[in-house]
Amino acid sequence: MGLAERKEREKAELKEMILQAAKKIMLKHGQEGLSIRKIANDIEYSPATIYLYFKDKDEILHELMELGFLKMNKYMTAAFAEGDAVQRIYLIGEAYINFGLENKDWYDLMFSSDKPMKHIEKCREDWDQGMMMFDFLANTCKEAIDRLSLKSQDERILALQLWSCVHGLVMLAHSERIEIVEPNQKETLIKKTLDCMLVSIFDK
Amino acid sequence: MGLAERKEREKAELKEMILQAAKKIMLKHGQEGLSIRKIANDIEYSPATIYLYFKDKDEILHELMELGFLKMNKYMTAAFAEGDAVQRIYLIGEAYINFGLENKDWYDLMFSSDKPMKHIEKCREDWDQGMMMFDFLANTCKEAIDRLSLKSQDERILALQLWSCVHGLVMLAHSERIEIVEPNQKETLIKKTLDCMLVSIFDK
DNA sequence: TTTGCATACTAAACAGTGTTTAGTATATTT
DNA sequence: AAATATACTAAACACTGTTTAGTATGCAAA
Repeated sequence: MGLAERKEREKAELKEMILQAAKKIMLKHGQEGLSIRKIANDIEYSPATIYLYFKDKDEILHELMELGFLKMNKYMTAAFAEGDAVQRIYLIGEAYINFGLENKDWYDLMFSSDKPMKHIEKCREDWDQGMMMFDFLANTCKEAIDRLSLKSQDERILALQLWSCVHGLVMLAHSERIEIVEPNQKETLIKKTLDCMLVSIFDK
Repeated sequence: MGLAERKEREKAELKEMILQAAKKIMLKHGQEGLSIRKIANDIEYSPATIYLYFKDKDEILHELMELGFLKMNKYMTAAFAEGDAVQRIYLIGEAYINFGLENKDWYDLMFSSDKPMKHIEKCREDWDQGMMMFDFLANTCKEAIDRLSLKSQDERILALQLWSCVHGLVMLAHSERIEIVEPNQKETLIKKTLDCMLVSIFDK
């Protein structure tokens, strides 16, 4: 019965080819420049073939999004290993911002675009990996609240506060709005601002 | 010489018609659903005519963006009138978030989409109204820093910190990512988080 | 009044987009 | 060998922004 298995493997291989082509095109031409027809052209199949492997474009974007989380995890390794909760929050913040700044297209897919999320709606799946990330942050916040006996009781509110701060910073950087604060100082501004955020919460 | 004037007035009127149609369509079908052809259809002219009044679609989005700032100013009236700097920051924060939550499409145009900004690049204009808003916030921050003698010396960093916080919160709400913290609690979560943000900075 | 010209506008085309349908080869099973 | 299932695609549909070439209309000078 090796035949059915071979067929299945070949199906999986073409699916993977589509995904790899999509990734390549997105990294070269951005999320806006990614089209079904470009993918089809790249893998030398017709556009209609893509739809035998993916329901629609949103599903492709959703699978790319999941690859993005794998990439982000690599930025987080130092943070995951840190024992001290407060120090861990600092490391998470830095890693999050570094990832966001260095991987605009991945970041937008994971945290900004609503297209991969539309696929979730259609399929009633969850935003698994994002949820895991948030829970990890919230747990770290709980540790920090206990250790520093902070006024803030709710660790999920504190986690949302931290997330909003860094998300806002990354988004302003991406959309070039940060340039108006001080031109050509993006990197420095972001580092300073992140520091102020964390200090104002933990280092009073 | 009333003729030339009448002609000019008629040109301005059609330009305004285009803009009003664009606004109407954007509010009904969102920014994604706004197309040159829909505008043309609405005002009963051909799509090509639009290009006699606007360079491209980005210029239309840019002019809509400026209308958005007028709308936002209405939310800010109470904040503008407030005498106390710290209280003013609280009011600005609330107004900003209310505007953002109640006017997703306007907000995206003003603070997230890069399309109206592309027009700025092409024309070497500035992001005037956004800049004015930021300066107003920064000036208020300077007052607050002086009055509370806060550690934070740089009012523009503090302003960026505040802006990032509320911008991040609004963007997470728009992209439904906030749902994962606690489903169907969006409004409450945002209010609580905004409060924590401001308290952690000013009320230590 | 007639000619000439600028203005205002548009039909149609170009080059894209996501997606669907109907049909064709190829390979497997009966 | 015939029937069937699989894998794939050409072509179409309904859109998108934008450009080009051409057509009326109205005004001004001859």
